[in-house]
Amino acid sequence: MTVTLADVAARAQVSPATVSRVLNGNYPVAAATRERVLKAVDELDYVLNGPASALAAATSDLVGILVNDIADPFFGIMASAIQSEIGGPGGRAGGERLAVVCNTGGSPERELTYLTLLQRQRAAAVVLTGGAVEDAPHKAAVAAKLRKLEAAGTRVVLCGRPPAPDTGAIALTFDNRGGGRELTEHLIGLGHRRLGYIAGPEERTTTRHRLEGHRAALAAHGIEEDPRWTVHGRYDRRSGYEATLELLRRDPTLTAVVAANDSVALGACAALRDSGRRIPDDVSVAGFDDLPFSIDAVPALTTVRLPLAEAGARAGRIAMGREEPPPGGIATVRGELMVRGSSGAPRA
Amino acid sequence: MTVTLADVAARAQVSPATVSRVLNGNYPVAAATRERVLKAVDELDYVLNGPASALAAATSDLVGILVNDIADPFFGIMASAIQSEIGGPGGRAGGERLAVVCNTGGSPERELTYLTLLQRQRAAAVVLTGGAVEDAPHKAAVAAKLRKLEAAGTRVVLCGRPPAPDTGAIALTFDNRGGGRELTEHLIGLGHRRLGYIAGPEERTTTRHRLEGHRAALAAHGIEEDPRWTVHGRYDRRSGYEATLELLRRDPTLTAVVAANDSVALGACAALRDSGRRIPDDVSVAGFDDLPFSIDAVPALTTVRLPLAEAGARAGRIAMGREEPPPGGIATVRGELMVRGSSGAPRA
DNA sequence: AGCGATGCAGCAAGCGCTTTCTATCCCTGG
DNA sequence: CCAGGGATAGAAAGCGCTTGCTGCATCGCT
Repeated sequence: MTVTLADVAARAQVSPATVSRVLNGNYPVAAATRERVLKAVDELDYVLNGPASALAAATSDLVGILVNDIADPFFGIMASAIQSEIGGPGGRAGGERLAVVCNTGGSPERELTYLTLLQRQRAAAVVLTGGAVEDAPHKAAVAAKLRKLEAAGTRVVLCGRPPAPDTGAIALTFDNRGGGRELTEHLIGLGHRRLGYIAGPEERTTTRHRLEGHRAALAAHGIEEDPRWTVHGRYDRRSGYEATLELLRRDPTLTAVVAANDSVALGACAALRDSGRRIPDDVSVAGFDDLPFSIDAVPALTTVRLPLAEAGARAGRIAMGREEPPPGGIATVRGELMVRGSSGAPRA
Repeated sequence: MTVTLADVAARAQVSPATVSRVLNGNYPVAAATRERVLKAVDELDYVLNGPASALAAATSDLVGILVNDIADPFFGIMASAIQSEIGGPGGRAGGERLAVVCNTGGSPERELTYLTLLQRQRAAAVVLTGGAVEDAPHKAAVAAKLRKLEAAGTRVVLCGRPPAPDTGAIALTFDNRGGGRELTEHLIGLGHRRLGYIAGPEERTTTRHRLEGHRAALAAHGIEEDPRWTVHGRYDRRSGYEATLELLRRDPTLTAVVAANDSVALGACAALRDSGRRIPDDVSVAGFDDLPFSIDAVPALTTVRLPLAEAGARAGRIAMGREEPPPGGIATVRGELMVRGSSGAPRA
């Protein structure tokens, strides 16, 4: 029914071995023979059986990319960049690899299950993006899984994720702490003294690091933080809207709101507008990530640009072994403060 | 080195066949035996070899999702919904399937190559999202590929994509024409007579259908379209910005700009603002899709809401055989006009 | 008590490919 | 003119799993 290697071999009047070699191109085959084989492949419309080939060769051409939320451009941009380097069809790379992105939805269990699924497929490489969950058992489980993947020859790269100690995983980490600090220092520099902070989910490393940066800035400038000024939420717009309302309720005199990311910041802007406040005249707003839409907010969002595409591309190249991993297997990727219209001096 | 089924069998003191059956759970195995096997699996930390299993069973648990641009929330939202229904870990479905999204970048070749890759992996199902390219040879090539996939037992579903004649592919098509028409009629109803249109890439079905709807509305109201009023571009913000400037240059008296999608509309808004025009006082703007950020534009974007998540979920269920395909294999999904602040009556 | 059902486990034959090892063939140099 | 050697092609042994079929108890029934 389906065409097999043997069929091609028969038609080309060669042995299956020869066909395999032509297809894999890693063994000398006479030009004439190759031609004949290729012709047969074409005529029969032969498609290699991936599983069979993976089984026999003990390797597959699958590369997994794990993301927390595929509907979020933050991950979409990274995934896209990674994928373009992985090869996939039309990519820069030579061999045709199937770069697949897996959506964990931020759930630790799904993350683990996907890792197992990838392990099961004997993936050639795996790239994990985004912050990790700070749950000790889960962290250990992931680390164990990563070690197993590596043992099986799968290359593991973390992109925008803290290093995983005791594993050979290469880590490209975002400097969330530094970015958060710089951002808040910018606001303090403008004269703000009462700053609300809308943090992400408590258990995520990204959340913690950004918040730490924020607090470091406050501390460095002798501003004592009021516990009411911090609210935790999710990394989405809705959450930003609600959190801002809550913040305003707790302390209506805030002059700035720092958000966990740009989506949250947009929600914050909406909430501020809806409550009759002007940005930045009454309240300044700042985001994080600098996603494409941030510049379209009115006023445009002050934020920290993360080189998502660059980092993703680099992670992809490392995963493919086309770029040297950074010394020590860890590199920190810094963000860049983008000062735009949403931040200004507080009213005198 | 790696643990195999046989190792597990040995440890559990049963035959490999029994282990396989326990793992697949489709054959009666005594409870005690099953326990023993499961225990061995656990102790040895056994992970099934996907390729081997796929080879032997002649099916795999891979499901492919093709998207044009993974960094675009339009696709991200659909992919996310599809994936949640496909199962994947934690999904609604029972069996654990590896739902993978492949980024074609809008390139016909990559689309074809991914399809081949998926065929090579003997994917269980494939979902193609987004508009198709209107190139006859390519269309034929895709159709042929789809037929082959189907012949190999892969279920094929199109989501937000026109039907593929002569294939058994189930199609969930967006009513782009109807939505476009409704949108423009809304603007005409407000009193607009000179409307610019920023279309997407010329070769895409989505582009054509939306534009046709727009023109149908104009025609229905006896408005003769000026060729200068239509500009083609890409489906991104940048393109919207540039196209708007071009439109304004060609005819500074336009009172409304209809964009191919929301991102383009955002770019249009920016261009209008930068050229000193107010929205909607001087010029009304409308988008398409109603992506999450549209409501955050200032003023909020008038647009056509496409039920991306619902359609994706349905496509996913159909792909998994958990929902009856629509009669005739084709269903049209309608959009809903969302009138918001970016559209208003033109100045008298 | 005897016999067909029934339930559960094992045997063994592949699934389609890769790859090592071996067999040719033809060319070159002595 | 023949041995040696490089260049190709083929034979065959798996890779790790699934599954149809067989085997053998045990069970219920007459």
